[in-house]
Amino acid sequence: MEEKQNIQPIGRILSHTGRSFLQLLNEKLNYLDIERSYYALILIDLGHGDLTQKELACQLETDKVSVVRIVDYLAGKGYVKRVKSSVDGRKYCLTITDKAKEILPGIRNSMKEVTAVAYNGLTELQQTEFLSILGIIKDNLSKANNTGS
Amino acid sequence: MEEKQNIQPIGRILSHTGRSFLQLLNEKLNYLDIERSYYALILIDLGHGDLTQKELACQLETDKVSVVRIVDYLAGKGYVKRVKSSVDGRKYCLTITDKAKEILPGIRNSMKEVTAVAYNGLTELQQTEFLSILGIIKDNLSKANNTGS
DNA sequence: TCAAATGGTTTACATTGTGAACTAATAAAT
DNA sequence: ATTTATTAGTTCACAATGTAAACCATTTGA
Repeated sequence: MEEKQNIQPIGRILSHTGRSFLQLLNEKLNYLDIERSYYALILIDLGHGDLTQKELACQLETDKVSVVRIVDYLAGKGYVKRVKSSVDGRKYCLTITDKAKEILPGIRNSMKEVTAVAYNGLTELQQTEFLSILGIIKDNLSKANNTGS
Repeated sequence: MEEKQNIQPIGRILSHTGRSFLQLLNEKLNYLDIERSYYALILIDLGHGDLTQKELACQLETDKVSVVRIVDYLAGKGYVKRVKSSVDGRKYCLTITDKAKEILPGIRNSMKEVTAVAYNGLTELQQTEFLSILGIIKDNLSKANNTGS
């Protein structure tokens, strides 16, 4: 009886694991009045008031429509402000509010915690090796997706 | 000038890479008249006509509502049939149609190809090491999610 | 025999990805 | 200088997906 070997598609595992990560992060941060776009907030903070939505889209590897939604969401909750650029009237520079400054340490901290949970039982070497390979796989796939001729 | 280190949240990378994988698979298989649920089809095939929707949900690590949608989709395209179990009238045993048998080799083949693309430049050892660590991380996170006290 | 549990379906809602059409502002071309 | 093309951002629309609740039919078990 020939038994077919089950090819576990790595795409599913990656997506599923990533979602688990974000879910756990969400649980840790459920004391906040936002329940997503944490990383966007961090990137805006790192932009020091000079980050445009276009650049944010690039850093988040997403499209501009999603960024509009994210910024609308964060701005609606009072964590981000759109400031019209004085240099280029089309651009908005994203800035963090004081309210956001208060919660950012907690967000960074929870991210570290969840990362620690994920890496539980792994050596430093394994962690860096894993990240390195993951980066290679990511590049391989995104290259293949763009060269989709 | 204190420069904050950017914590790349691994959850995002995992999700994004997983999505890239599935997108590429989709491109390879765009000659088919289905554009998702390939892995479900493989699992149903491996079930040899004995797989219920409940079990499929378990194997796909998803909920029963999603499985209803998946089976509706595959059945609507003529790849899967629901056969009422003679033993338990509540259950449906999922079976593959002849049409599905024709396309399964192509699906398995494309999965192998995309996996090869993803692993490009990595040694066998790196690949197995990666999968092993990914499994550990996945377990760590799902354990933490269930024990969400 | 009646209550509880199970497999599956349906409905509903929010999030997310994607594409197209659009406005306003800037850059480029003649 | 005036027209044309790009660019940044917004809006609309649609499909896929996750999640939760209510529901039916069947089976289990007290």
